[in-house]
Amino acid sequence: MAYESTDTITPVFGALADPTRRAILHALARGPRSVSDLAADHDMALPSFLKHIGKLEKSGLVTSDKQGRSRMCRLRPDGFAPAQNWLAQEQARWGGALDRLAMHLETLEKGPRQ
Amino acid sequence: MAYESTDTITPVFGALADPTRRAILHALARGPRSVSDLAADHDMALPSFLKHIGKLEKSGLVTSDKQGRSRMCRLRPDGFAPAQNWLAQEQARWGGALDRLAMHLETLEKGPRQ
DNA sequence: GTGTTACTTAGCCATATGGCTTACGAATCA
DNA sequence: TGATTCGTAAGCCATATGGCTAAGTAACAC
Repeated sequence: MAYESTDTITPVFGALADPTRRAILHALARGPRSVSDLAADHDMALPSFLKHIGKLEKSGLVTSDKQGRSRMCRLRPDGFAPAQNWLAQEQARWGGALDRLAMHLETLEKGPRQ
Repeated sequence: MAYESTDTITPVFGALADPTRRAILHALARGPRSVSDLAADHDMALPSFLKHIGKLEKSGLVTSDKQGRSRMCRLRPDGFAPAQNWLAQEQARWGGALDRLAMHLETLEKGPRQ
C-alpha cells in the first residue's frame, strides 16, 4: 500500500503532538483571537509562540490574517478531517478484531512460525 | 485549564505523526505480526525500524512480547482513546460554532479586547 | 557444534524541533 | 513627533528524531 501522494495527515498529527498547540486550538474553539492575546496564556517568548502558530497554519488547522498591526487567528475545523478520517478508517479495520484473532490462531495451527 | 497531569495525548499524536508508524498500525490491524515480518514491507534497516516499534509501544498503541527468538507485535486499540477523546471533545466545542460566535461578539461588547 | 536467523546494543550522523535573545518594521496612541 | 505596541526576522542553543553501520546475543536448524 502507498500513502497519499502528498501527505496531509502527518502535519496534522504533528501539529497535535504538542500541548501548547492543543491549548491554542482549544482557545480558538471559542472564537478568533489575536496572536498576542493567545500568547498571553503561555509563559513563552513571542517568537517561540509564533512558531507554534506557524505550524498550526501549515498543518491546515488554523488560518490567520493581519488586521492593522495585529494578526487574528481562527480555527479551521476542516483541517481536522485528515486525522479523523485516518482514525475512523483504522478503527473500522479492527472492528472485527476477534474474528481476525481467530483467523490468526488458525493460521498458526496450520503453519506455526514461532 | 490544565493538561492531564501526565500527558498521554502527546505521545499518541506523536506516534501517529509518521507514515511508517501509521503503516505499521495499519498492518497490525489485520492481526499480530513479528518485527521482521513487519519490517519486510519497509525499505529500512532493522534498528531504524525497531525505533518506530519502540515509539509505538511507548505511546501505548502497540504491545509486543518475545516468543523464542522473534518478537510478536499486536495492536492495542485502547491506546487510541486519548487521541480520539481529545478530538471528540474539541469537536464538541466547535459544534455550536455559530452560537459561540454570538457569545463571543457579546463578550466583545461588554469588554472589548482588541 | 556450527551456521543462520532474529533481534539488540552502541554509537554515529544530519536535520528538525522547541526554546531563547536581539533587533527591526509598521501601526497606533499621546 | 515620539513612544508604545504587535508582530517579524535572524540567529543561537540544546535536545529529539529518523536514519545508518557494526558488532553483539540468543534461539533454532542441521
